[in-house]
Amino acid sequence: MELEGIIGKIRGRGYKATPQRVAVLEAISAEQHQSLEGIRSRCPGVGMVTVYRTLDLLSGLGLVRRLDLGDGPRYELAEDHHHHLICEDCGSVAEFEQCPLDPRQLPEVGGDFEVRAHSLEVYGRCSACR
Amino acid sequence: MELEGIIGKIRGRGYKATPQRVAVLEAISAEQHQSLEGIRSRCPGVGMVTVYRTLDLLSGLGLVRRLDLGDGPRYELAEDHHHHLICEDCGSVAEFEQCPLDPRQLPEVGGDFEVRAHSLEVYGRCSACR
DNA sequence: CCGTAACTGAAAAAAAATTTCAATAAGGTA
DNA sequence: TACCTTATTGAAATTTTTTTTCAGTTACGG
Ligand SMILES: [Mn+2]
Ligand SMILES: [Mn+2]
Ligand SMILES: [Zn+2]
Ligand SMILES: [Zn+2]
Repeated sequence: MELEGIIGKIRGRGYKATPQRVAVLEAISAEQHQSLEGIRSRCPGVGMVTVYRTLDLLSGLGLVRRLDLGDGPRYELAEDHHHHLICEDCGSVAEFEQCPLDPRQLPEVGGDFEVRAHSLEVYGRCSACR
Repeated sequence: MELEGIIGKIRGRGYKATPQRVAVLEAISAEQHQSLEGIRSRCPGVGMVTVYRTLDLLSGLGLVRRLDLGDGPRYELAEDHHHHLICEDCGSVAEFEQCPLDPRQLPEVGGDFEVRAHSLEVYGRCSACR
């Protein structure tokens, strides 16, 4: 989704599309999986508190996803369902779309648990580090 | 693995099996997926710094695993490969052994990435919260 | 425009993690 | 067993990260 669409969703939910929020959104959309520091440095005019609050807001709206891959939180635009390849040597994060889960097994492992979502991270060494 | 085995591994790697380390280990083995606070309250005589350092040591040795499921780090004894069912309502964490990954697809999604491990978390609602 | 509720950000506070360093003690050696 | 060496501990200080407060500002519907 392009930025305009996301901004529309913010307004549609009754929140204001302030310049600070748009700036944070632009910072996030510049690169997936950024740390807070990375995002902050991309919108230097926005106060730290506002960055925190905007990340909370956008996460709550489901427009941004917070990732806990170790080494502190990272953020990404919540686009299509995908998973991550994480290099244990250099820390780089790559994405892949193909979901290697067997859809027949998922409800089965759940039992009486109602499955709503999942996240899968694959760890190893990237081609550059090999 | 029982505690004695783990303690043996600590010694085997050249580290001392101090009472503090054993106390932290006992605290962790009392319950999977505890927060730092939970672990600390189970070994009140051990200083905070030592708890942090012991968790680092045991994680580095692969005897304990740190989990980032949101809401701060949690720790578990690194037993057999398993995954987690996380209730979005009450926050409870359950385990399941059966790995629903299709083993044929995993190397494929990697491409020239060398896959070494993976982690899978399933989110939803537990039976109690339904 | 105007009014108002939502929003911002500086400052302070709280929470979480790390560093420092003098004192202690585990475990090997004789 | 007694001793020695080096790893380990923990109180205190420091740093880093996140949250709270609150007075001033602003987006935006009417
Ligand atoms: Mn991603
Ligand atoms: Mn577990
Ligand atoms: Zn790499
Ligand atoms: Zn539940």
